[in-house]
Amino acid sequence: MDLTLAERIYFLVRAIPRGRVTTYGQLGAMVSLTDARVIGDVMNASRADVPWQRVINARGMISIQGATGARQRRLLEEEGVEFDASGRVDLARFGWTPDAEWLTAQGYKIPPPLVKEAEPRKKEGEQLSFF
DNA sequence: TAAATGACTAACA
DNA sequence: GTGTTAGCCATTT
Repeated sequence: MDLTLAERIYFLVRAIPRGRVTTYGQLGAMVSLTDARVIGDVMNASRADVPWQRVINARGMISIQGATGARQRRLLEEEGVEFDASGRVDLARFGWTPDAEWLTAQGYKIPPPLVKEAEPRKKEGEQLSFF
């Protein structure tokens, strides 16, 4: 087939705006993959015309070890993405998900929320404060 | 064909 | 907060 899995993933990655990031799991969900690791494989083989640096893991951290990981962080910082003291990106601020309508029109699936909503407190008496 | 490998993730301990 | 386990699947040996 001409439209390989990698091609479809590259298409999505190229759609990520400058200064924004998404996760392996997000991309995986969009192409109906249950294993985000495959996305990593594809990124590893990606070319220079793919903004692979905008793909990070679900914790907002860079998964790559060594020099390549350092390069990824530098590239992102040049785009305006901020890292905290522990080297994490706030996905609530920089995380990006394509427009749902656009996704379906392109034949992709709509992924679950990028940022997990606050888990309900286990204790009944505990209540979330609004401020 | 079978086994190993990974730029992952969620669930536990 | 950190470390370990199991599941996952395309690709490569």
